[in-house]
Amino acid sequence: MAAVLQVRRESLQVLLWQRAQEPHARRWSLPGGRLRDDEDVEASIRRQLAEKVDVRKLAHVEQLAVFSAPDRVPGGRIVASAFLGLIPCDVDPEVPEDTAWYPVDNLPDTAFDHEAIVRRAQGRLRAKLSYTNLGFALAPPEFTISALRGLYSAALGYRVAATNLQRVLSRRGLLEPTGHTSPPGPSGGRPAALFRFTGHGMLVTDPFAVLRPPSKGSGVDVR
Amino acid sequence: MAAVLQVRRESLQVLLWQRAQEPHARRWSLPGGRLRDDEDVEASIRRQLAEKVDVRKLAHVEQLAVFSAPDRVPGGRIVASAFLGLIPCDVDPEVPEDTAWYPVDNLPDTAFDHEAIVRRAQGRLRAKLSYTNLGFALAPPEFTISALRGLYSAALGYRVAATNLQRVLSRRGLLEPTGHTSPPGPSGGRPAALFRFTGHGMLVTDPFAVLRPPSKGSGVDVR
DNA sequence: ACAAAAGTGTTTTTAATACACCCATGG
DNA sequence: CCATGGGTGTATTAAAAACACTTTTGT
Repeated sequence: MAAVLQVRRESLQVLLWQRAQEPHARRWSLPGGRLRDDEDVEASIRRQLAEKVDVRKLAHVEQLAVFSAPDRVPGGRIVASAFLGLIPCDVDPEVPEDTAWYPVDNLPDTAFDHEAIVRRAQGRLRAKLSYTNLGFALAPPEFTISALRGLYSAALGYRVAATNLQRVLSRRGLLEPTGHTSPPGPSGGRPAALFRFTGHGMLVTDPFAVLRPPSKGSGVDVR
Repeated sequence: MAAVLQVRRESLQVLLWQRAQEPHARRWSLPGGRLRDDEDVEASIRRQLAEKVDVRKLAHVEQLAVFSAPDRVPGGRIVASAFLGLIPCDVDPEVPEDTAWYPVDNLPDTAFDHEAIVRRAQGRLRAKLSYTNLGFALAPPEFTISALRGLYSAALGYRVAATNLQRVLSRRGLLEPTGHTSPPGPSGGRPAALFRFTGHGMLVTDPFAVLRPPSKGSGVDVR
């Protein structure tokens, strides 16, 4: 079970497919499937997703939690390992007929406990945008600061100031200018500088919100 | 599979039991067992743990991650859902013969991938001590600030200043004085005031390390 | 009185948000 | 030349770390 998220048309959306069979026929569910004996859960979810989207487009995949209530699926208990997947906003992967993107804030009738899984994915993304470099997984290879602001705003659900976003990410060394610029729109304006993320692969940049270790002293000893 | 942690004698320790049978006989492993059809994974781990410790002593239990590498256990793949459990430092639960507490920084020869699970548990605890009220799960019902400092220091692995700890937790409304005091030790000193945590049950107190929503404006609208 | 531990008041540091203003381009 | 975004510089705010100093006890 994976909640694959992407910022599309200014809103955070999730990839759902419509069930054909009972139980919960015609309701929308997260892509997933059974685990094989020769793969771990992450390999499995990547294999399942390969049927829906080009998995090379997935910029980030991580575990969320196990959902295991005995009655979560009617007729025999199924344990689901839930994942979060992220796709950069510049790609529009081909998806099969029976799948569609839905805004996470306006979900259709969902199957089983899949709405809870989407909420979990959304919460995880929100949190990690604050203390990791996970923005790289939402953004295209090159972007303007205001485009990045749009991505963060959509994912976080509140307006982010472009100037502060740039400074926070720059201070952490996550952003670097490409040297290129983007031409202004039809109504004019100064051309925007293009940036890229300095690294791919998730990195925790702000591990201790508080109770940070003392700055003086070697820091190796305890107590 | 659960890493049950407790601060014992100034160090963060984990409860391990020594395997009698092959594979990995005589190596130390985390308590756990098979999931039944009528329970979810948390109910299951609590049932498994009941065989080792009085589960009423567990102040907090949470999921860590699924460990599912096909070869993690020799002879047939076993998927493990790993948990973190916390026991307040004032209780010394009875444990069976074949189990023992070990400092997480000085583990014995461990079975399977259990060392990785302990590392994960340690990391999770460290992180959550910073941005949640999880300290309540390590502390006794009443404690002095310096006792609490000892707990945080042991769990975090670096020295925490008592005065700053008190101020951080107080500002967040997590601490309240009980009105009682603790008598000083044999060498004298001012008697220490006793405190308690205001709430039990985990609470996130510092959700946005950075990129916090704008303080002005209602905060409900996007972009 | 003095040592020891607890607790308070104050300063310093850090890192974010807020805001005013300057810049570059298209019409 | 002015409207429209982009970008920079500076002030403000917030919260934690660091440290000096006072308080309360036992011996």
